[in-house]
Amino acid sequence: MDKNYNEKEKKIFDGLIRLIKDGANPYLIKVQEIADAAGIGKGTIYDYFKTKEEAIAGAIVYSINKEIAEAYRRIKNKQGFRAKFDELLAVFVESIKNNLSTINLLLSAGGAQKFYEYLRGDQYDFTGLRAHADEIVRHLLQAGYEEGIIKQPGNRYYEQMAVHGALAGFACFLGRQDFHDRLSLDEAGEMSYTFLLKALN
Amino acid sequence: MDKNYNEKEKKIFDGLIRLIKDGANPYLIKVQEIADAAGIGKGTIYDYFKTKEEAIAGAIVYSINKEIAEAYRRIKNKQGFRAKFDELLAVFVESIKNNLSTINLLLSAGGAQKFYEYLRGDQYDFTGLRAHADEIVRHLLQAGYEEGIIKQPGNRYYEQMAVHGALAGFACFLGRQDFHDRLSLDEAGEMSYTFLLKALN
Amino acid sequence: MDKNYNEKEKKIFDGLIRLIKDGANPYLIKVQEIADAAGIGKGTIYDYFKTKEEAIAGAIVYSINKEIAEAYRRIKNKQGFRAKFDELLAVFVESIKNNLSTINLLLSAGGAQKFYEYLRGDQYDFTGLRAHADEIVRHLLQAGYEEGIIKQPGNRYYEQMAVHGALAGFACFLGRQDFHDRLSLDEAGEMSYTFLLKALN
Amino acid sequence: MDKNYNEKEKKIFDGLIRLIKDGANPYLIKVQEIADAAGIGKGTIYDYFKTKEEAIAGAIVYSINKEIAEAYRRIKNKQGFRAKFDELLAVFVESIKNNLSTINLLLSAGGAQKFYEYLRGDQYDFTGLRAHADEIVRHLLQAGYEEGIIKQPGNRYYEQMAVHGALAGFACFLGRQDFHDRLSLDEAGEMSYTFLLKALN
DNA sequence: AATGAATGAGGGTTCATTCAT
DNA sequence: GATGAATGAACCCTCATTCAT
Repeated sequence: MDKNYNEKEKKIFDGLIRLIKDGANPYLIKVQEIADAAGIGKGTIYDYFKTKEEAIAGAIVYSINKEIAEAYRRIKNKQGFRAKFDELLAVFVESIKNNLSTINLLLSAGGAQKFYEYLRGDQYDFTGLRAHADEIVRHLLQAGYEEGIIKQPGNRYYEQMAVHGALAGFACFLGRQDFHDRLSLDEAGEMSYTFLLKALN
Repeated sequence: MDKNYNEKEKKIFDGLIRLIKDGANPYLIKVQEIADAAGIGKGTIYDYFKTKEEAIAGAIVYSINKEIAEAYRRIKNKQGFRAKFDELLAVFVESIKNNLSTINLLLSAGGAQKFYEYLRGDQYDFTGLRAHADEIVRHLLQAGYEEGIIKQPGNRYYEQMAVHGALAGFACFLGRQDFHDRLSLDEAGEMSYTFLLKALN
Repeated sequence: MDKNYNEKEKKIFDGLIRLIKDGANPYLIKVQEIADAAGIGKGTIYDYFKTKEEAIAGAIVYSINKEIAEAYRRIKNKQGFRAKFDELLAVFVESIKNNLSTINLLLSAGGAQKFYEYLRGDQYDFTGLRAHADEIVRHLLQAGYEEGIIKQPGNRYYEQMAVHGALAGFACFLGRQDFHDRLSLDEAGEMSYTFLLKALN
Repeated sequence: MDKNYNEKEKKIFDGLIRLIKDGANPYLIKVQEIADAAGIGKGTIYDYFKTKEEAIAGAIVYSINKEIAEAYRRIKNKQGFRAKFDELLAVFVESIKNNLSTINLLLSAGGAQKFYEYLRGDQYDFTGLRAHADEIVRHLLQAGYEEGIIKQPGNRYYEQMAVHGALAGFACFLGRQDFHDRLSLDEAGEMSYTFLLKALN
């Protein structure tokens, strides 16, 4: 996956991702800023991408791919349903601090396109990406089945929605300063877990 | 609320909202397009707003206010917990087709700012707006209590998060074409409802 | 002379002259500023002048006319060559503080046009104005002849130039901050007078 | 001095000076005209100057520096007080045809700022320039002393003013069409010389 | 291959002028 | 007559893209 990208392209992507995670708006980024962030000349960008938009879109796809893979790796490394779910929440907490986050994708497939409309072009296919995100969810549920914590597989769509719902409830907490004053991160995570269990039993 | 805006400002707002709902990206809208959409001259915009960004930000706030109020009105008009929840889902379905949707706010308070970063300025206060959105949720839950469909009020934050989760699960369905092939809108709504009941009982 | 201008035109002129004397650059004055300074509506200006430039040019001519007349009056009121010359210097000192000054005209006929190029149009005739300025000079010289302070009339051009030269020398002093540190206003006036006498004897 | 300016800046300056000398009003010059006059692209100007005004102000300073230096060189090259003074008058005659002339500076230190108000900024220091202009005057007087044509150095300020006055008298002639009809250029120069000698003896 | 100087199309904003009231 | 809301032509400046080096 990474292998498709050469040295310079990665430099450009890494620079761009840093800019975006630091709060830069992809619609307002200048080519000069991309060049500076990548530590290369402005013209060089056009040796690897036809337009500025293509570079930005590429960087976003590259980043999401990396993040999804990393999230999957982290969750697989944890043992047990609860530990895996907690890790998923931890991924959330971390990525909410970045402006370019996997959450977009996990919550809704249209997230990335909403984030940067130039991703709507034909050259970008998110079905594979979405499949990976779904795989994480299934991996989590599988652990639940095996531990007998949740009921045997029923309606796949319902289960998918339940996980999304539990995560969204948690995300709602993260986004609201007024909730933080009354609720700790752990309490919010606990609620989210309760929520998921109830939904799946 | 509307009364704060005069004739021309409303023309500009209405034109802008139409543009955005038709798919225009707020970052890419041209002043000439705003003028054309409002049916006024380009210079007139600057008689009412200091910059293009201010006009766009104003239009978004104006629209969200209107939509929240309208959503509340619709839900209040329905009788019964289930009918009210179904109406909330209906609001979702309709607003997902627009690019400027109340969902942003209902799901996450930061939605509007994410949508258009110029809303981060000090002149924009979303706490009142968020309070309205919370009111809708509380109104819905109240109906549930009264009908005995859901347990007596427990943790307010948990309930809030549960409603968000149920809606997000439904939104997940709406955003995924592959789900549509296997699931009808009504089935997805049914799942979302099941989900909410389980979470609140 | 004043009689050619009606009530509103005078308001506009007076406002404009105030603006310019306060340091406004005639090329950068906005119509709105003219209207505000005159205490009238923006559109009203166009009932009396075809363009902004015409109003400004008119105001400058109006002002110079008034100033020349006033200068002449003041100098005539003084008795004796020296007193009249001192009064001329005093007019200078006062008008140097204004940005729209008779000096321009006294020193060089092209001064006004240099100051505001729109005065070059055919509708502006400065020969009458220049005649007035020349009259002041001749009035001054006449007093000198009568008092026997300067020689009987010789070459009219030479005398004219001599007065201009004496005034310019004084103006040079006024314009240089470094001279002010070493020379008082009275000393500079004295030099200018010495200069004139030598040139005319 | 010239060395501070690079290739492109000089192109821009030279184009601007040509425009102004051809009668263009610095307040009315368009960026496109500057670009065309310099034979470069419009955007290039902004690689070397932050604003249009900065470019114009820079060109004026650059030009005055060059003209003062050139005038000094010409006058030094002439031998004898009278020849030097005649050369100074010749410089005048030539520069009066240009709209951007050293006269402004020789006559009054505030000339340049009056000509273009953006020269009032802190980044422009005319004291050096004025010193150069003063040097020309002192060089001229020195020749007069040595030849015994004028008295030994007396009051420095008076002498300075006398030269300015003599030049101003001549300038008065140059600016008045009605004088030209009765007086030749040579006669006017002769008067100016007489004038200076009388003032300095 | 890499650069960054140069370009000019494009767009935000200003402001002189008009005209309905 | 007087106004000022409305207009859009005009213009400064930005910045994506090119291309000579």
